[in-house]
Amino acid sequence: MRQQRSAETRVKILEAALDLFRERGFPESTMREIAARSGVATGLAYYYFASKDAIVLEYYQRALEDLGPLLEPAQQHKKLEDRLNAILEAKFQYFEPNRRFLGALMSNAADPASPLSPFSEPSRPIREFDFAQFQRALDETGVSIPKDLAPHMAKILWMYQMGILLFWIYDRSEGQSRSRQLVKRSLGMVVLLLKLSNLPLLKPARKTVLDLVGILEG
Amino acid sequence: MRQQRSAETRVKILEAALDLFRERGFPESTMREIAARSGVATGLAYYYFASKDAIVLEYYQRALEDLGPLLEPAQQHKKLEDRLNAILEAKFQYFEPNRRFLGALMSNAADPASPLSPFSEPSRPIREFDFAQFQRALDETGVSIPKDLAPHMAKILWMYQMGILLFWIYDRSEGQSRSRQLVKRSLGMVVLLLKLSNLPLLKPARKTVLDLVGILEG
DNA sequence: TACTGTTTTTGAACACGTTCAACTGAACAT
DNA sequence: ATGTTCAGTTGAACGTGTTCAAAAACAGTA
Repeated sequence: MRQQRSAETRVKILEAALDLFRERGFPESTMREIAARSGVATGLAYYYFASKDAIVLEYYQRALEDLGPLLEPAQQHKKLEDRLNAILEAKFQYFEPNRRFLGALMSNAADPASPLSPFSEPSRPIREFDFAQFQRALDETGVSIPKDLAPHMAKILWMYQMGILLFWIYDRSEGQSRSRQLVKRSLGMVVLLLKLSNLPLLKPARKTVLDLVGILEG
Repeated sequence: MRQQRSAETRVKILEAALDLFRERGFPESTMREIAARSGVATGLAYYYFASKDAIVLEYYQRALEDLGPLLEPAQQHKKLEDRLNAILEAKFQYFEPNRRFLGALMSNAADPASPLSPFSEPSRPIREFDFAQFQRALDETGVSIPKDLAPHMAKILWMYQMGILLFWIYDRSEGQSRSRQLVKRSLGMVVLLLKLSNLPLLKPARKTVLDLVGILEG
């Protein structure tokens, strides 16, 4: 009974926060307002969430879980390009109502020491959950990938996705049409490169890319 | 005389700030401390600088100006690859003492609406000042660039540089050796691609890249 | 010198994210 | 029933970046 009530309070705060973020934007929403709208004291928000940022992080985590089933139709396409396109489109649509405040997740995106960064240790579970979608797309479409590249390919696609999402978040064009164009133009290239990478002639190039990935990961 | 004193106060505050940033780091330094160390009241720092961030931005601006002459030796190399390498190396060395707090400039790097972002309107002069170095390197090394690509090439190299600097800023390896490795491995590839781009066979690929650049710029 | 207008300087005040010592009350033990 | 415990909850307080009305210093003019 105790846990029940506690869990309810938690989501009450979470949802009040997300409502406010959607209405006013992330920086414009204060913790005091969030608490007030949830009918609790300011401090209680901090009992349930480590920080204001952590609320967004938790939203993002839950969102990815929700997204699992929603991506099922996307994962039915036979061609890798179509799958990736469908995955990206599904994410665009799912996140659209909250696009504005998702930028909060990118505030310190580049700093791997910041807990909010997609590359940080705390967000590892979320990240790996997301990897799995791309791994599955690669496995099930049966594209042939050189042995040396194979273990890193899902990660590379994930990075590509993060770049696209980053652009999408700050995309001011009507209906984020520019992001769609970006996907249209770049996705073909990514898949083409992946196919070309099988050519024996390109082994040295592959080696270079692998070295780069190695350095970037540390 | 009035202006003289005023200008002196300004640099007094700027230097006290930079000292503190170097000693304690950017987030750990408070505006009150900066003012105290400069021997002025808290509010005065805001008379001269719009915000705490703006102090870093001003430092970066002045730094790029200082850097002009320092890049002269780098701009003597005959081969493009050597020049770019020397330019990057010079920046590494120049910024090294302040590497830690330059991350403040990247806090909202991705958001073009944030004044601090390298892509923002307020930082346009700084950015274009920086472009010029790359344009010069391209011009003076006489690499042949396809007509359609030529107007964008300096910008593309600048973006490459920003990526490298971003990595360098957060590079925790001893003496930022990993950043050096990254340059070593990636620079050759960049220059190779630039040379390959002249092949008539690759005209469609070039078209795609140009489309991408167009979309990214808006 | 005294008056006027402008630039510089002050420090208190504001709103924010966050912390914390104290309080409440339901669950359980005696 | 009474006492004990502790997750849940409170709101004042802290330190921060930033703003602002007022004071002070200055330059020019009479």
